[in-house]
Amino acid sequence: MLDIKLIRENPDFVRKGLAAKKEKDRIGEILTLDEERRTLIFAVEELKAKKNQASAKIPQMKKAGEDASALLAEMKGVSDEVTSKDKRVSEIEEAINNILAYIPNLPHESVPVGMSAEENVEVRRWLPEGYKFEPDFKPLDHIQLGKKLNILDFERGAKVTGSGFPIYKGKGATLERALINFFLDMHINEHGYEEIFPPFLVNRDSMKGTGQIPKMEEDMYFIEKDGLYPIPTAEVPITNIYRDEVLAEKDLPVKYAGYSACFRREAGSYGKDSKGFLRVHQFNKVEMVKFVQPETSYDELEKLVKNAEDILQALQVPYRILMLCTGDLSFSAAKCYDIEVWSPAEQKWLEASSCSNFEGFQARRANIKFRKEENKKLEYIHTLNGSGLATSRLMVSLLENCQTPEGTIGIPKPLQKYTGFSIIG
RNA sequence: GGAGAGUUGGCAGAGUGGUUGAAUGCGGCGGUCUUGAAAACCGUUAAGGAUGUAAGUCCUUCCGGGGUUCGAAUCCCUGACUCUCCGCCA
Repeated sequence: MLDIKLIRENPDFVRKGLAAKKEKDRIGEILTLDEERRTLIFAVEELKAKKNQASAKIPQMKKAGEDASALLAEMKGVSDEVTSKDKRVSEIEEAINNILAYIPNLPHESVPVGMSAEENVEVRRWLPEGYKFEPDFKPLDHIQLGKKLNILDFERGAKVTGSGFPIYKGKGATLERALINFFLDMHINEHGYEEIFPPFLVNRDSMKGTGQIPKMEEDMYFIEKDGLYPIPTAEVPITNIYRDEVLAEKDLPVKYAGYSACFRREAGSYGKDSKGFLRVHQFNKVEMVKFVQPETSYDELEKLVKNAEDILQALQVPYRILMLCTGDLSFSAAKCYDIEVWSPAEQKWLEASSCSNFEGFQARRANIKFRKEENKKLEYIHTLNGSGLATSRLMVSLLENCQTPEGTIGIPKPLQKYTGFSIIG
């Protein structure tokens, strides 16, 4: 949610930011409604003041034995007017909020302006020593490997549930579990995060708080009977931990890391990169979430990306970091880095992590504040989050990169104590 | 699933129709005292909104929504959540 005051006072600045995000301009509409709202509030508050004065006077008159019936009758009329004007005010406010709820965050000034993913900027890349993008032998892709080694079963997953619900089997299941534990241990023991195991279903307020709803509603699963949403990422429950709360500045930054299964309908994206793990409806992810002071949020974003990179380096997985351009930024993000891992079989980069600074956008939606030490005032907090990491696409890269010419998989050293084996096949 | 109790300020807790934004205690902040600290004492202590350069003035808010009334923390309806007992259950 953007700050209505910012829109009121700096409409052109807001327009410019939204245009860079390819957003249609509804600022004029908001300004008109906002003007109407304030006029109305001025009138209704005058009436309410009158009413309050009468409410104080009536018992006095009664005590003094005077006749208050004329005043009573007058107030009846005032009351009715207040009711109808109040109703109109809340209608206008609802209209404003309805528009505001669909308006995305403004991009940070450091974000390159661009129309689409084509214009994202590669910031850096990291490759294991002596890494070759084209291996000496013809690599099998992750689906072939999964089948050959009997560790992944996409077909039966589709039978049991539907397409995009993979089954991990035997050492594949163990590897998946090992990855999750490895990620969590690293964030907790080395990066200073506190572990959270969140609920996998959340209510509507939580989905609104982090910005998935209303705009991305179509991409969310929904359990109608209970009004609950299976989470698309642990970002939702973890960020909403502090919804409608005030944190103490001395406790910041608050850093949480948590595993969750993630559920996404991926509506409208059928047929696009949909084979195997490339696009699934359920996957596993460890998410890092931070609550920080506004002044520090961009430093914290850089650290967040490094925390994710540490994992890939430990696993010797080739990756690159992209700074998303304005046109590719997600709804709530002010700035975002994607981390993409290399798939030798696909011969392309696959998104495995997304690290974003939301500034106060989610905090305003979710009403998360902190109290400044300095002047004891309340201020909206800045929230950030990043995958560290999602296993599915990483699994593609990992299996393909760790395969031997014989078609077996060598488990990276740091993972072995989690898997209990060093080779699959 | 059945029956009952509850939800008030940072916390604890009073308050059942009339200047109650709300007693009291604790905590927080400022001060007096003290070499310093503690204790004691005094004062202070919400958020959001409208308006204004500002000081200020006004409005709203006692879990959410609706209603009764000139007037609601207080009465009625409804929803959410919490707790207790019973049933079921990994």
